Amino acid sequence: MKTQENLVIVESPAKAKTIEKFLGKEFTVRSSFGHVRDLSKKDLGIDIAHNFTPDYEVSPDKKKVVKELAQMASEAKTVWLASDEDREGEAIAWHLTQVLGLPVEQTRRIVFHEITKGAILAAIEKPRTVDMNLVNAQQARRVLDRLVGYELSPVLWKKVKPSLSAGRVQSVAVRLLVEREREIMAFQPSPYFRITAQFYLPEEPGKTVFRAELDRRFETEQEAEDFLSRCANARFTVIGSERKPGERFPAPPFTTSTLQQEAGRKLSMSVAQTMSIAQKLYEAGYITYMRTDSVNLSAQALAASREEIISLFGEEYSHTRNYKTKSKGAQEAHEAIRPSYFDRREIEGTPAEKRLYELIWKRAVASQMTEAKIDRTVVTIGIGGETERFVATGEVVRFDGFMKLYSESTDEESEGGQQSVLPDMQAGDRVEYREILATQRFTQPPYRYSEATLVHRLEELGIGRPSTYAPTISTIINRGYVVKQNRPGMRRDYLQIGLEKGKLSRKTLSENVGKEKNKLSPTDIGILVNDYLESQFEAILDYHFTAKVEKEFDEIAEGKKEWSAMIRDFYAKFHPTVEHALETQNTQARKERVLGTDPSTGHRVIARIGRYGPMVQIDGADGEKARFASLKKDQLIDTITLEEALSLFALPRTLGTIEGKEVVVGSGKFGPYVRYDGKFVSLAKSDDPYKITLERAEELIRQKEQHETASKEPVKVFENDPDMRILNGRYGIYIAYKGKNYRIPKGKEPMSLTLDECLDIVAKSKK
DNA sequence: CAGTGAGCGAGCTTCCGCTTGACTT
Repeated sequence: MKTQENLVIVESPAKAKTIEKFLGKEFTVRSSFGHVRDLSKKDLGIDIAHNFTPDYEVSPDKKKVVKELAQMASEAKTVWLASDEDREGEAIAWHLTQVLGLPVEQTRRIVFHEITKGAILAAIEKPRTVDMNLVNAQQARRVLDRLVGYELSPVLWKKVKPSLSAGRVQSVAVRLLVEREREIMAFQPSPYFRITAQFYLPEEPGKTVFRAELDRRFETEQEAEDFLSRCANARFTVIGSERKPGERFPAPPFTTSTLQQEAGRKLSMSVAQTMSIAQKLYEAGYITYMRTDSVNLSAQALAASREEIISLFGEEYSHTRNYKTKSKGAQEAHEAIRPSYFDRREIEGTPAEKRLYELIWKRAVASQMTEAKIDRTVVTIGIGGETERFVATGEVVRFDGFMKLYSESTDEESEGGQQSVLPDMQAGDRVEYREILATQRFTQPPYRYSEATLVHRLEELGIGRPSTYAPTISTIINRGYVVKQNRPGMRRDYLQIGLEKGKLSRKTLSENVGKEKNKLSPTDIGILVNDYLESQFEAILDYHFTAKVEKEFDEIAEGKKEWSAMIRDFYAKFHPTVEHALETQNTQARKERVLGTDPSTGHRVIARIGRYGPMVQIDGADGEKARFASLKKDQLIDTITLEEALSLFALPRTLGTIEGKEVVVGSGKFGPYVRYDGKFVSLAKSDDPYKITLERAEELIRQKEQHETASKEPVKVFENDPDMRILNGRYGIYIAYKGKNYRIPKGKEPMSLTLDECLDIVAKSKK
């Protein structure tokens, strides 16, 4: 193969492919697949005694790439390092010079923020050298994170339990969830009465009914009722009618964080799902890079979107805008997430890919459209001699602008905020009510975070980066600090007092409250670890810790500070807190909550974390063993009641016997079950383990037995080797051989497999 | 992988940020 003159190295292979097309034949473009070196993994990887010298090694999964790049670099005349223009990208460039042994005179550092031909050709014209100040800022970031993570985690192994973890980002994420949960625990809903009315103008021919709300809420039922009584014969007059022209502006195009939020709200995708689908779209060339904190669009993109808008909606809908990034610590190495080609409204792909693409397309296009013009009318209505007023608001869209295409959704749906068109009214006009309602409402507890709202909050605090939002959520879930759960909610009664034709009436209605889907909440372990970390390492758990160190990283990047000096100062304060935590006796992080006494034995009932997780315990009499039961997954040590704890001991219970064998009902890891003859049968959703009868249990057992004999029947056996069987299981047809199961490779017809073929499959999968 | 909850000790766990596959019982 002929040696190329120029080797360009970028971070992403998809980017390499695109860029290669823009550059001439003299350029070969390859990718490093992100970072190629990292701190040694087996130990701390930092020589603290010698100025915190990092011990870097080529990451195991990058050995191959580095070897290939080294080969190509040695043959090239010039190597162009085109990693991203931010701290991490600069470090990647520097690590490449180190592992590839690139001399300065052979190396050019170039940067561009957008993947357009113009931007890349311009970058080639203006090469520079690697910026060591920026590299040093990255080294400081890397070393600090390693020191924090690798010193705090072992403290948890000793004080709480093995394999736990702590870090600058994940520990603060957990803290946010714990504090929110505490707010919810402490919240007491307080009732109030909201007054709404339906009015009409007796003089207006259509007698159009419109809604209005009183400018005051009442605390008690009595006050609300008294007010309605006074309304019965009151005279209602328009006091004022004001029309204000208003505007509504489109949202900026997506960043990683806003894409995750909108895909969560509009398409019910998890942040991990969103990212993996976006990755597919990126690799297919449909969208620009999906890990970005920038809302900026290239000049080329602005022009292309303008053209598309004009052709779809007309000139009056086009309004070119440039958005400014608000989020803290944004590095803006890429464009906002946008379609690569604005004239591609639809793509090929899975339904999820199509939907996500459509969302990205609409958001990006809408961001370049005219603002909507909306007239807002506010009418105030006076009530006889009362001081309170009714207020009616109406909205008329004079020009829809970007709303023709896209409107951003919100996390919390506002109550009763429905706006409508109001009839024409002048001050002095008399209005009459059709109905006035006093509805009991309750103040609402704070919302639990969803994955996406947690990401949003972290971004506000400048904690974490677009590439780590999704992994951070996986980590705190995998460590058992946090669970993602649905909650069914509860029925709650509320009162409604009505006034119609001068007559009062009242009724009790019922609503479902607190229903939640896929919301995050901390576990007992999460709460315990958080409280311990907060008590011992306040500085790291501080919400502003990241912002503070980021400021210092910036100073290093500007050459105003030496990176190892910054780390030395940090470590001088940090390390003693670790030593202190390890040395302090009796601070084994644990908590125990006394719930009360067991009425049948008079012994103490407590909730605590045991070897296998959260549990409740009824103490035994002298010399007797205590009894134990695990908490269910929606129960917390902090909130479980004595009654709930005692009911955990009601299971397992024996229902009776069938053919002399015991039938036991219990509640296990996978939900309620019946155990009979050494086998477990899951209960149906409609079965209550506390109330299930022996008859019903037997029915379930027989069903399972029948199903098993049916599916255990081998699909195929071989006379020459009885060990080899082809079976039909839960996941389809598979091969069973000497106690192990094997998948049948794609494209093979299971029924026509020969014994030799089966043995071959078994042998191949051994590797 | 549906029961467990005592204690000892060896060996292991862990961070954040940049990027894709390789895995799929």
